[in-house]
Amino acid sequence: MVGKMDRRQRKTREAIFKAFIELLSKKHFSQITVGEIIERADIGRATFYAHFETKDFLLKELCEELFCHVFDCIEAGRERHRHIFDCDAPSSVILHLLQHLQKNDNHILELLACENNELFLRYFKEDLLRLVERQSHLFADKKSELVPNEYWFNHIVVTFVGTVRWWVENGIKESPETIYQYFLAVV
Amino acid sequence: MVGKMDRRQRKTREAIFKAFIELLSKKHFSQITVGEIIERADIGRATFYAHFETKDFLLKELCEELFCHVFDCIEAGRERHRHIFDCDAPSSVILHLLQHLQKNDNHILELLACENNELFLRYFKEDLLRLVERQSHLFADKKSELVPNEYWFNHIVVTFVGTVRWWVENGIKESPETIYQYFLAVV
DNA sequence: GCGTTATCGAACGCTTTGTTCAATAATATT
DNA sequence: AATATTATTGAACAAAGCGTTCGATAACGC
Repeated sequence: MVGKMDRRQRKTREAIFKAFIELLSKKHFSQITVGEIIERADIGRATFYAHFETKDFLLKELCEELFCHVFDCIEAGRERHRHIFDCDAPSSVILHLLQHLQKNDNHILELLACENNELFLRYFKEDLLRLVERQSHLFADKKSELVPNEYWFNHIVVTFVGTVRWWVENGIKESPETIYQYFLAVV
Repeated sequence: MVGKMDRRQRKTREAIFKAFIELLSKKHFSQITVGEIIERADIGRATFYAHFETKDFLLKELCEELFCHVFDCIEAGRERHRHIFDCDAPSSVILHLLQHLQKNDNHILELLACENNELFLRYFKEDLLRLVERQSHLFADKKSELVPNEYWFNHIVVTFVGTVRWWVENGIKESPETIYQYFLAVV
């Protein structure tokens, strides 16, 4: 879809995203104005509204772009690795995800770091929950039989997000492997 | 502090809180206007700003009022019960809290239920984290030695909040005792 | 009853929003 | 290379919300 776009459209779209991400790493979503975005992106006001209906839709589309990319990588990676490494342990997914996050390709960590996280987390959790449900066999456990399935999935996701958030808020001092150990220890 | 207030002040303050809670159960915090609040509370515009500097401070004070009350009850309850029941198990705190929530004295559940929860949860987690830290001996566990203390506390809090949220979002069908069992099973 | 204090309500300036439109520039098509 | 299409621009616009001001009025505590 993006590939079929006019070059101008792609340029402005990326300029908007870039400006938006920079602003998000500085202040909370709710106090970013469209005026600031277009000034930093150096585009006209009408152009912004030609791309995004509102600021909320901008956030939504940004999340979709970022998270979809990461999760697609993860799943594609699993496909690729399946025949090379033994990746059927949960580590394949979780550790992989942590490593992706640490590389911070798409500034996701920056975004989770500050006060903005609330809105991101909602979208992030949605994708993660889908992932966990799809890979549910990896998270089977003796515990998981004591509680309903949906509660169990929710708990995995909540724990992971809580872990990442803790990691980020403490300055990402630990390695992904260490964090993964913590995650395993409590799950 | 509240007791020393002019009767008029108390009346308007409560009217504002009431109107605000009603609105919060209908729409997201960010799209509630001061105009709506004062219209529903049936007070003058200047009066609102005589009480609260901004809408954000209103939320903050509301949270303080609600959560402080609940957490104070819990801790006071612990004091009271200590000599009657054996309340040194974590159940005293967690189960108690769940029961408090289910009674929904102060509409906390309503508020956690809808889309508004993000902001509430931040304040809620702060109080809960304090509680867990103060009662840390109740949550000692073999697991807790494998991970740093701060991570462990964070995990308890995150799990609890995640549990409550799941409970609420699924319609509060289970009893506090059942939810407490789930919580124990995963922690 | 008297001094104090909260509320009222209307008005104000200011910021932000989202839209419109004609002019202009970049792109795709043939 | 010429043409048709489409995106961007910049200015202007109404509408809505914010937070403040102030004199008048009413309720309050003592």
